[in-house]
Amino acid sequence: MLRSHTCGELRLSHVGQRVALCGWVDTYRDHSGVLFVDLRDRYGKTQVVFAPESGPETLQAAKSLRSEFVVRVHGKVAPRPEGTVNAKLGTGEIEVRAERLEILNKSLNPPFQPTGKELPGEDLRLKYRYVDLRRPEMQRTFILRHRMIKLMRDYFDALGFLEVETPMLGRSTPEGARDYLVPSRVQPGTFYALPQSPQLYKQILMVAGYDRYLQVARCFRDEDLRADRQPEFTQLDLEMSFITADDIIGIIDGLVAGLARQILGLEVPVPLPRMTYDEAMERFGHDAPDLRFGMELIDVTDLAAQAEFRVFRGTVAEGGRVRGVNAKGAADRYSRKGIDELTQYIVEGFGAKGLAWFKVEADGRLASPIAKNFSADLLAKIAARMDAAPGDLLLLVADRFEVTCKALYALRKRFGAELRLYDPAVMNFSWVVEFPMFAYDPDQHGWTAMHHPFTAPRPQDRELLRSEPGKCRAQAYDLVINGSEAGGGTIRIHQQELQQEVFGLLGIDAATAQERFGFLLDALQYGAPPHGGIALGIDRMVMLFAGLDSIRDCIAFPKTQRATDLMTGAPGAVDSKQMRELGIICQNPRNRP
RNA sequence: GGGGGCGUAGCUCAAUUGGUUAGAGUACCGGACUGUCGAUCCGGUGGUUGCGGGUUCGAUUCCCGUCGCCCUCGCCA
Repeated sequence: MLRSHTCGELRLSHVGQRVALCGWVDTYRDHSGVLFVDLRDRYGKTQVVFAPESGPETLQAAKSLRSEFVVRVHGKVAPRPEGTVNAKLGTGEIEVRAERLEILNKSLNPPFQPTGKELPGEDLRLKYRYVDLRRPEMQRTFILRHRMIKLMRDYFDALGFLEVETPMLGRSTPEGARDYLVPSRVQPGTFYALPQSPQLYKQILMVAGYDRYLQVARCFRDEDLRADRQPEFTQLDLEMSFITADDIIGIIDGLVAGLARQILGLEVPVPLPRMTYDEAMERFGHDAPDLRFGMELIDVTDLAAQAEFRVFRGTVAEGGRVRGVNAKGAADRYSRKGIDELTQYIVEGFGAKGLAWFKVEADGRLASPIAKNFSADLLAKIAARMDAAPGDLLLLVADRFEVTCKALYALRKRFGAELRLYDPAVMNFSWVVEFPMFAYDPDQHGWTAMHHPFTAPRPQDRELLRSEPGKCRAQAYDLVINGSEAGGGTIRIHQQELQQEVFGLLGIDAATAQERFGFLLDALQYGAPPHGGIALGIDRMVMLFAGLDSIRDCIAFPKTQRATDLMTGAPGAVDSKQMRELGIICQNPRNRP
């Protein structure tokens, strides 16, 4: 070892010891006769003093030090002189009097200071990721990430789970997200696909009798990126046999409570609250509601039907809904122009036809350009239904149910942030359960799986599969943290006949099913136990637990929104030789042989 | 694929209605300084205003195109 201690370790109790420290030059303060260097590693900072007693050679060498040089210092731990203690540093009561200095490596002047007060643009941070990752905030995040994953592994290990690795090179299944493809050299013209999740493998492991499976699994989906979405991400993937949905939920409750206690010091009461999908859509307009604040959606369809207002009546007559939110005390926060902006936001972003609004005046009456279309009695009823108080801003959307959900969910989310309706330090955990089995796809005139095609319906909904698939509910459950989907799982179909039936509903004929999922259908006929599981998005959970706004800040080497790596330049062109070996001809001129 | 924001010194930003030599802080370089810790003081280097085109007597500013980064809709079984 080149060092005897780390830069965050030394205390008054070490005074008098000869030590060797290694680290990066954080800052240096040259007073000509005496020179201070703050030496940094991921454990902390220690002040090293170069003085005449260090010897002329060492002092001279110290003057050549610059930002981010990597050095090794031998010296003696000394208490700091009175009045020079630095309370901001863990090591602030001592300093190391340098006796020898070795420059292990020089550094170019870094493009930005890892401990500077100004955070540079994200593209620069990504290009020089090794400098960015030196920042204490980043190091704290990755220590947190490590601890969370360790706690997860320990928790499931104690419950008897086995960690089993599944292949990265699998076969493409056109359902779901777009696959990342890997050409096969040995089988020219064929492709592997990187896993979107280990879904089928873990079900096979259940058939194989590994009744408690776990994996920290890398997953790949070739879809557009977002602040909380990366093309490759990590799931805590697990599966169990001989269990019910309640068992899975209960085990994850225990995990979440443990993480909250040990990572955040929060006591989270379990069982976590559960809400059905239908309730979530009614009350919040979304299947991952943010329960850190109220402002629930309020239905006024019955009242709207009585108004003279043609937009409302027409919508109701066509089977639509009129719903809204009450932005408490926000009447003054949003001018006419501000409301126009909100209107544009939901019209252009979510296909709403418009936004009706009322400001609640001091006498409790509703003021609005459209108020003349409502009787006083009706306005009073709307005010009462929406719990209106002077100074409130009532916003209403009249449209198809789905559109009111999207638009009002977006408005509620905006108000939550803009009006600071929640404490950023608060963490809220809940479950959304009983998702529909299927969603209707008007483009393809057929049903698509809401979760995935291996999801089991609720036993009591078995008959609905034939009669009314749209009303059939799944044994599915999503973990929601602060309005973010943190994970989801289902009880799987373990009987071949039922699986065939569901494939049939999804428009996957027997031959196609056999071609793509034959191995699973086969396996289901060789003693498949009842089973189910869940996958938690580790990156997202770390992001939420660390209070970060971007998933990129908790992934060591993330991709940009255009799915490139600014440090390595990936993806890049390849040799024509490589292409020939793979039997691939590229249409893009960047890669013509 | 659509909508929006941003792009000026190594970095973070400013620059009046389109008008003089594009500024500041910081970093960097040189000098001074024996107790600093975001050291201080003095001096200095540093610019294809992302790129290309257009309008104009004159463009960082206006217009068009393009590239990059970010947010978002679609997409994400």
